[in-house]
Amino acid sequence: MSVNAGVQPMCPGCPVRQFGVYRGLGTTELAKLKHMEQRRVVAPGQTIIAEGDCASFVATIVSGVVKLSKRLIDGRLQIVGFLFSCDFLGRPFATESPFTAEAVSNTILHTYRQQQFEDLLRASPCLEHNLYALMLGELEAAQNWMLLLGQKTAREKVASLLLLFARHSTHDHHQPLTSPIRYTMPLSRAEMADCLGLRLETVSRQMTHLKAEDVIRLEAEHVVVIPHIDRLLAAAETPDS
Amino acid sequence: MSVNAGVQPMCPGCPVRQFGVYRGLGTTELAKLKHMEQRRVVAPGQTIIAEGDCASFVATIVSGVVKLSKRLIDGRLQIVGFLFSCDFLGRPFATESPFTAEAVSNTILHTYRQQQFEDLLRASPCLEHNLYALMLGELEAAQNWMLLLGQKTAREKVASLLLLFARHSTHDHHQPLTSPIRYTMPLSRAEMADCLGLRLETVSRQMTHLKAEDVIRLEAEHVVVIPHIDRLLAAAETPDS
DNA sequence: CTGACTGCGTGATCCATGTCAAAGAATTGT
DNA sequence: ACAATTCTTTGACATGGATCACGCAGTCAG
Repeated sequence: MSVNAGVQPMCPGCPVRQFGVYRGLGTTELAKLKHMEQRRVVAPGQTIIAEGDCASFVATIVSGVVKLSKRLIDGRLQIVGFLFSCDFLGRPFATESPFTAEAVSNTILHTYRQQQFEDLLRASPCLEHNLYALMLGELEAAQNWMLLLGQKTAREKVASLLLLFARHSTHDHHQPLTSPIRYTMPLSRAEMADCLGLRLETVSRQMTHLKAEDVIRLEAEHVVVIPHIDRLLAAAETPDS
Repeated sequence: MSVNAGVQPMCPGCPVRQFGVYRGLGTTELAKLKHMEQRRVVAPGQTIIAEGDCASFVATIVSGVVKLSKRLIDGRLQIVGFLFSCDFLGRPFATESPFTAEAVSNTILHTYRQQQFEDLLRASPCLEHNLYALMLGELEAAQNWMLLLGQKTAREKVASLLLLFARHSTHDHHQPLTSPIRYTMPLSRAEMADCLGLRLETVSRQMTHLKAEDVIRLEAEHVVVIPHIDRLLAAAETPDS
């Protein structure tokens, strides 16, 4: 709180305001955003926007985890990304949503009507720059995920996913992780399967193997402990992420 | 040529100048870019920039096809994207290249020193907007590709890839395709495998199947004919792309 | 407390794709 | 024209992960 004082008088106690799309904005721009803003709370499992829907709003994730997914015509589903606190949901200047966005855990959003947000975007190069930077991150994550989907084995995939959530459990998810780590893994086995291109039985078996080798421990349903981060890193065969 | 006259006096006969990152730029900005620009010709198989290299330049693809790839530490390779005419190569404000970029066919680039390009970007909201729009397209393509990698069968993957190149053989690759189509598929079997997460033997077999069912015909090495586009669309099980 | 439901684990089997091997085609250099 | 090389096709076989089937907790409604 005290670190925010002065920096962000608009919304004291709201940590998101200095990051993501808001980073470095002037007081006027922040005031405009604040004025346009609608707070929205979404329960786990609820759909925020569906694939093909008219894109009428955009949002910042204040807290919680959101999954983005796409389907083939016959129904096969692939999770194509996750959004965490400070991430941005929506595609300004696009007309329909290319994916379904669904809350994984209890999620709080700052939403903006897309039209209004686009107007502000046209007037604020800094805002557009932030959006660009966020997309750069998303694109890099997407490309890493393609490497995972195309090349990794089931074991490596599961380890990589556990690592991804371990990384996002810390505040700066770019700094190297130090073990032991304890965090909550909000996904069900089925959701893990949907984002790894595997079946849930396979995910379940790989989890059992990783437990047996003491790469991970499960303290409770959805509470993962990583005793030695290097063992998990090795299992994930990870090049960068 | 005549359609370009007046619109783009800087570089008559150079079709790229109205599209991609250049779209809608003012004469001053175009002049600055033109002044900074270095033309570069790259032969098939040559590396333009390697994964992890310091990002010292960015570029527009004038003509040709470029593949982007990433590796796991043990060497497994995945192609994570293709760039065609008017596409943009590079990540302004990033410090190192997250992928290897390699020419598939003979390729002509307009290159810019990254530093200089970033300076111009800071001064030109329109340029940044164009870059944002291009990344939006890349991100959507990446997400479609994740769907392919995670969910599609070998047959569907190969059909989808053939479709992607068919689409890019026309000038506006968003308009619906009308059969019959004849185009050149610049990738080798190994490259096709690298981007589909398959082995080249599997790709070869699927190609043989598609030929046998007359979904495609091979007029010559690398010259594909699609007699009925709907058969290929059906084989690709394609939701959007 | 009880039955229905949902999520998870695990065993048995199957099959799509990987792996290994070898033999054409096409391409290149001399 | 002829090796030498690279790319492609095809065959035989192996296997990782899918599929099917079932049992076991935990949770929730009545």
